[in-house]
Order: sequence, then structure tokens, then C-alpha cells
Amino acid sequence: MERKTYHHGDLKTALVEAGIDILEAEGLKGLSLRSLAARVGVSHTAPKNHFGAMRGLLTALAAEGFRRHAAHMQAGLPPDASDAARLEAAMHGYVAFVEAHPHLYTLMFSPDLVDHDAPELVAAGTASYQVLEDLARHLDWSRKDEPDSQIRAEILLWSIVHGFATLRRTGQLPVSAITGTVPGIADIMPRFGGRTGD
Amino acid sequence: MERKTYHHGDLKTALVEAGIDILEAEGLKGLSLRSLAARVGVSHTAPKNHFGAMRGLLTALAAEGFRRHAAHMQAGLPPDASDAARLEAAMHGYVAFVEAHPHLYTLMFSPDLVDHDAPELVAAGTASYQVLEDLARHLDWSRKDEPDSQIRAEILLWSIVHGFATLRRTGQLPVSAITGTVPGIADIMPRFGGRTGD
DNA sequence: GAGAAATCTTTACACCGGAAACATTCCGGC
DNA sequence: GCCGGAATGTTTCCGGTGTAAAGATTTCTC
Repeated sequence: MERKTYHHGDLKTALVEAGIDILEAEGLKGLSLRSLAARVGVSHTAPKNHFGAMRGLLTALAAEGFRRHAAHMQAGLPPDASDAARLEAAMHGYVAFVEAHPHLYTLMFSPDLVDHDAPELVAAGTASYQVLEDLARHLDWSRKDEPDSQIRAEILLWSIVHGFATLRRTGQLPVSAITGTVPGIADIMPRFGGRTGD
Repeated sequence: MERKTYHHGDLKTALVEAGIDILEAEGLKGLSLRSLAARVGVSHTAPKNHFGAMRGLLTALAAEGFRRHAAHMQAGLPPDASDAARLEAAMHGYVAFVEAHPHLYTLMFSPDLVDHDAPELVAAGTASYQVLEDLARHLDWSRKDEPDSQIRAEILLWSIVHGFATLRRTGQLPVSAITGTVPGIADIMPRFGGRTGD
């Protein structure tokens, strides 16, 4: 990739986009500062000006991943459906995103590769979590014997969807008619005990 | 580390032990063939004879991780307790192991680093999963409207414990009185809908 | 005990992330 | 309009990494 001007113009966003492209095409092992810089048409030390070091770059990629993750869930919500149906759709979207972008999702949950305190990453991750939380809030998870049942239900919900998606992504779950299809998540939702209001 | 003989004698197991030590002490980034070989007192190409390449070594470490994971859950089971209490104990043991060995557990679920088809790894992983499955089998998860409720319940169970543990490990869950303690897992078990037989 | 196989070392290579010094461009204050 | 500092990008160099190839040493097998 060539360019005429000494300055790139919008190198930071170009690096993030190219980085995600490489990540999705070749996985983390194919993503190096040098391969990335070459694709954008820049020297391999140019990214340092924008991301500090490799960790900063990966942090930016993870943050962008969270933004796309949240947007993907939002985009798949049926506008006029019940709260339960909307939550179910978000869970489907969650799992589908992981299946479509396994390497990106893995990076998003790789605290050893990423600066997990970076404000951009925290904001994006929180916003992503909020999609599920907002939908769950409208359902009634209360149990009289549990004072914190709402937050517990949210954590349980997130654990299920994250756990199921990562088990599938890591190939631990056999892909069969029972376990392989994303709708399996919805099928087990009635077990929650929450009254969905249908 | 020095040695007198040209041949090490039991290099393979020594490499696995030292590899896990490094992994737990310094994380994956601190584990290199060279650092590992230096610790064992061997040239950095010696591991190739036993593991082929880095991927083979990491696969062996992951397999050993699954064996220790299963053993840790087994060791914590109360012998004379109810089936539900034993399952609950196994879930606690599961989460506790992840908390105690975060880097090792991450490696165990890193399909990009590991040869996920290696017989040794498949066997160890299956055995680990069997611990939970065997305990869950004794409980009644049946729902008349779900033909595959047993396998669905197992997957749900595994998703919850794996999801919760990895969310904690990756620092996504706030560590508070509500969400930070491992017993939180047990608290939400009644939501399963399974009749625990207590 | 001799030849084959296993194990370990040495050497070399391509690639990597990062630091440092330098080149070029942009931009705000005059 | 221009000028000096700040951004941005390049070049060069360094230590570290995994792996391949060839040679050294030991063990195993017949």
C-alpha cells in the first residue's frame, strides 16, 4: 500500500480497521506491528505514536470489538416484541457475534494482552454489558429470599451467555442438533425461574 | 541448573512441571522455549524431541491443567453429602481452581495456542467435564416438555460455571460482597429449576 | 559389541517488539 | 506570512523468540 503524503491523515483508525481485518483473517498470531504497518503502508514503528506499544493497539482493537459487539446485539432486537423476546434476541446476537468473530472476542477477554483499565476499553465493555442489563431489568427476577436477586440474575444471565459462547468458540461443546445450534440458549431460558411476562 | 549426564533422564515431565511453574508465576508471556529450557538446564531446542514444537508443549501443559483441574474438583467433594451438595462443592472447586490458576486455565481454553485434537488433551478435557457430568446425572433435571433436558441441563451447568469463572478471571465482574465471592454460584443454583433432592 | 534410534547441543535464520535519533509536516501565536 | 514547537512518520539498531539443520553423545536392540 502506497501513499503520496508523508503523513497518513487518519492512521489511528486505519490501523484499528486493518488490525481487526488481520485478526479475523489470520488470528492473533498473524497480527504483528510489522504486518499491520505493512498493510497500511507505514513503517513498523509508526503505530507507537498512536498506541504507545502493542498492548495499546490490542486494547484499541478490543474496545472496537466491544463497540461492534454491542451494536450487533442492538441491531438484532425486534422493536415491538416482548421484553422476554428482546432479551432472547440479544442473547442470540451475543452468541452469533462470538461465532462470527472468534478471535476478536477472545482478545476482548484477554486481560493479559490488553490494558483492562484503559478508559476507552472500560467504557466500551460497560456499554456492551449494559445492552443485556437494560433488557434484563425489565423482567421480574425477584425472589423474596434473595435480597440481591436482580444483580444476581444479571450475573447469572451474563455467565450463561458468555460461558456458552466461549465453550462453543473453544470447541469444547460438540456441535450437534442439541448442543450446536444457538437457539439452545433460548430453549433453556425457562429454567431461569424468572417470570418473563409472556 | 546443572546436570552431570548428557541425557536428562526425565526431561518431558520436568519440562511440563517447569512450564506450569513459569506459567503460573509469570503468565504466558514469560513462558518461552528458551526460558523454560534454561530453568531445566537444557538447550532451548531440546524440547523439540519431546513435544515437536511450542504448540505441542502448550498442549501438554493444557492437558496437565485439565488433569489437575479434575483432581482439584474431586478432592473437594464431601464424601457423605447429598448429590446436590456434592455438585455444589464441585462447582465451588471449579471456580476456585480458575482463581488459583488463571493462566493455566486460560491456556486450557485457548484453541489457537493448543492442538485441540491431541488425544492426550481430549482425554484430559473429557475427564474433567465428566466430573461435573457424573454429579449432575444423579439429580433430576427432567422437564416433560424437553426431550433432551438432561444434556441441556449439563451444558447449562457447564456454561454457568465456566462463564462465571472466566468473567471473574478476566476481571469483568466487580469484586464486591455480592459478586465477588465464589459462593455466589451456589446461591443461584436454586434458579436452575432442577429438583435437588435435598 | 555393533549398528540404529533416541536424546541433546550448536549454529544459523527470519521474524518480532521496542528504543533512539532523525526527517517531515502541521499548527497556533505573533 | 512566518516561525517555533508539537505531531507524525522513518531509519536504524538491539535483544529476544521459535524453528530448522547438522553434529555430538548416549541408550537401546539384536
